[in-house]
Amino acid sequence: MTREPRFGALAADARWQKAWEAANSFATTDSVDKPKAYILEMFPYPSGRIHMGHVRNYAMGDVLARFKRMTGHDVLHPMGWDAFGMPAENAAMEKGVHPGGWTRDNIASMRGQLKRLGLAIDWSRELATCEPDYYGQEQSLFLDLFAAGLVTRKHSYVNWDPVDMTVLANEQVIDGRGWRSGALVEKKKLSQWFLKITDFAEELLEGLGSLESWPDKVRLMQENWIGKSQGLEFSFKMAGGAPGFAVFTTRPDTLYGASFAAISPDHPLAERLAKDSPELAAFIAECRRQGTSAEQLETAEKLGFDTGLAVEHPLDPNWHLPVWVVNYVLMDYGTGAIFGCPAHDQRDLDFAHKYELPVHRVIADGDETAQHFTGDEAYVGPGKLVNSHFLDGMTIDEAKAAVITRAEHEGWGKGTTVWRLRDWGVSRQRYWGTPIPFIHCDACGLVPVPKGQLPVVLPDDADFSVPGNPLDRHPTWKHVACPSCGGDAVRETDTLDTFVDSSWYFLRFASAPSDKPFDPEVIRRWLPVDQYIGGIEHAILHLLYARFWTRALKHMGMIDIAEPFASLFTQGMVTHETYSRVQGEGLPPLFFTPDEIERSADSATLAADGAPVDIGRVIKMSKSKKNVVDPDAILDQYGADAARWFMLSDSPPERDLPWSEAGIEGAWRFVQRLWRLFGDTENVGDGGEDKGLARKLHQAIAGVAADIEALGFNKAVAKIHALANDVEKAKPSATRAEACRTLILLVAPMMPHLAEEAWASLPDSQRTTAMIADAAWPTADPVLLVDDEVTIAIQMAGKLRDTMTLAKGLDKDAVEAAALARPRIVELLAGAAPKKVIVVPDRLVNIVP
RNA sequence: GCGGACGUGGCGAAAUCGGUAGACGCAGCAGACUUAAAAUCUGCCGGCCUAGUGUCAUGCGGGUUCAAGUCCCGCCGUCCGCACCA
Repeated sequence: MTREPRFGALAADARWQKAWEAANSFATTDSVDKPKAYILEMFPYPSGRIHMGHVRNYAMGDVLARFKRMTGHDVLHPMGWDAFGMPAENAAMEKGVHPGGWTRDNIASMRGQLKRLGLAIDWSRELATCEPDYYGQEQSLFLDLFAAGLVTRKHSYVNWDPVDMTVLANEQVIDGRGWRSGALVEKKKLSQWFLKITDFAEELLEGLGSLESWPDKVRLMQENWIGKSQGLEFSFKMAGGAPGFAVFTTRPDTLYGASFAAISPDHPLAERLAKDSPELAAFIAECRRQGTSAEQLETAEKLGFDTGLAVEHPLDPNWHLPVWVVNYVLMDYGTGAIFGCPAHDQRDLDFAHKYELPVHRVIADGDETAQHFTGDEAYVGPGKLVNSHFLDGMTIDEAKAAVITRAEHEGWGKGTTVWRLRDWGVSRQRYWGTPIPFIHCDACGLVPVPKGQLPVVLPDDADFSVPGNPLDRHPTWKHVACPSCGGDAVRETDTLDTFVDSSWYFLRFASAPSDKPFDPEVIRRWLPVDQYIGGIEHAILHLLYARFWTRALKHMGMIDIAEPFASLFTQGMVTHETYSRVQGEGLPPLFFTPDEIERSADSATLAADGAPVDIGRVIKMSKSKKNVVDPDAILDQYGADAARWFMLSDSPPERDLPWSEAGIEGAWRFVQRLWRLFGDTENVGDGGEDKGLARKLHQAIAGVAADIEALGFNKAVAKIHALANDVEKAKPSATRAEACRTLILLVAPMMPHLAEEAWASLPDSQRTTAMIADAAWPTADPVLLVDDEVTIAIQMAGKLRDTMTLAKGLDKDAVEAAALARPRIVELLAGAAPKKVIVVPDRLVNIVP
């Protein structure tokens, strides 16, 4: 093959992508003598086009997958599509297309884009969650969960959009209005399907401790989300002794500081009382209208309604506390009721001040023991109990224990754990999702669809012309015979939350039999995922749901592992500066795309009119700010390797990566520089060795490998750059030619097309395999990893004064003597004997004069 | 409010265990090659001064240590998560 002076990236990309496909290079080998490596990046939603975030995510996973192949692993590196969800239905409503057609078209074009990146993916395992062979197996698993008692139906309040006639997730409610319709969202009580994730709260919390290769940040976020609180649950009796209601507190020690009892506006007692009290009903309605956004809560006033009822204090039946309905008590945490202790809880104090309720101090830190607590700030610090009868003098912890013991002994309460985590509501009143496989029969009640009748397939002929759930108003789909009695019955028309689809796809990638969700034997070989890579935005929901699902399957005996992802990496976003111009008073600024701009070193102008634009902050690429760079255009111009290289360069992978035109050009120049260097693989000069270069080469082999293993791609890139600099500067020698050849292997995980092209131009005698995709990572010679000479710093009083080069491994006395003999040191000491000399072998000498 | 992370040149960063701060890249400057441009190559590239193997410098102020970007305490700033969670 004649060698082109410049690397033709586009032709090479296409050539090698075809060659890998023809050779089926990235299929798993299922060879038992190789260690397995399951490398997975979070699968994409098929929105239509890939964006730079995808390029970065998949470039990272790909480097790891290719590196693992080179180091002798059997690698599973699959790709699929998180294909159900609202955007497809919105497209159907807006453009009149079918969600399925829209989604499958998007998958086809995004698959083409991803293939252009040259990813080492086993495409034979591709799956899309919107296909019946996937969601049918999901329905089967859902029935298994139901049989195991992990699925329930509950009435619960949901955000209801009265215009679109659908339930909205909390994130879809903006300032109390539906994000699409703009209609005021109502709280509506609906019967919904739930997965009992709370059954696993303790396990999911405990399990975080075993996830040593997860970022601490993610573990902490999950820990807070699960939110374990320990305390006392007890029942108030109504004054007079009638049964009252239960409350939960984490501060049973402050019970003698109580001055009222409070229940949530959604509490059954409040609802019952409201039937006879229009004023209370109006108050409750007002509370439900209250917004839940951060700013609204910040400024929201504590509001209450005095029911006129009273309860007995559990430690003193003659002490009666008024019962209020208050807006800051949530029905879905604890028992939906509290006792108010104003002196030691800020919210209760605000409330007590507003409604002039007593404020008793029961915790004192020092002399402040007066019963009447003053000031606007509740005391929540440490201290001893005061004004609290049998608790006086105890620490907070002692008093908590004492109250719980007494409550349990006297039978009016018990120590309890309460979780912030709620059961997972999975019902969606939507078409484009997995149908929930149940049938409602008037005679038999709720009947699971028999597994033999799965999958319950979505009808193709749904109508999207009006809002609401197309499944519910479909003329025939929901009408079926009851599997139990054969009578007329209707299908469940809710579909599953798409987070269910992504809770087990990593199992299906490993094993996808047609007659069951997966084969446990195959799962045993491949799971857990060795390295999972994705965005931090999934830190809680997706990653918690997938952990729950995995534990549920283990609980049911279907798999052996408890945790799906052994190691997790959350990569940063791809960002870009923004370009805008003020349009005038009260108008939002006008944004421009990067291709409309001419950018110089310190300013930017609009190409169309040559006038300057404002350069804004470097932020996440988003359509609204128009700071998006299209991967296709970059691939057309620079090829896959330059794009991949840039994605891996400079910024640590967990941090945001600022995209810049100059940056991608720098990557492109380096691709060409390597190409020229790879033309020197036969140039041995006089055939001699270059000991210094050999050291640098072998240190790079080991260093780059360690960096890739640790996902420090920016550091691996820097080491390759440094080696390339050294090789370029070195005189031709056998070592230099070897270094050029080895460099091809070192860049192969990151720039696979360039590497293949260079590999192909080597003579057969210099290649171990036909394609570099099958080649092994070079071996670093341990002898060459250590230098035989070291540069030792000489400090005086901690300041660098001199350096010297000595043989490695000299003992302390020799190093000290050498340092003290240096002319500069002799001069600086001026004859005085040093007070102290510290020697760190092979590193430095610090002389204290 | 609670919890967490981060703060190093013009920019992205490195410094893995407390041991020579700024590797590597981007931008910039000077030069070579060229009719010219591109490409390529060489050198410089934190501040200050008396120009030295001088001095100051890792957000600010303290501390520990022979030695601190790294450890401790207190501030300031930025970003992220959660949030009337009893």
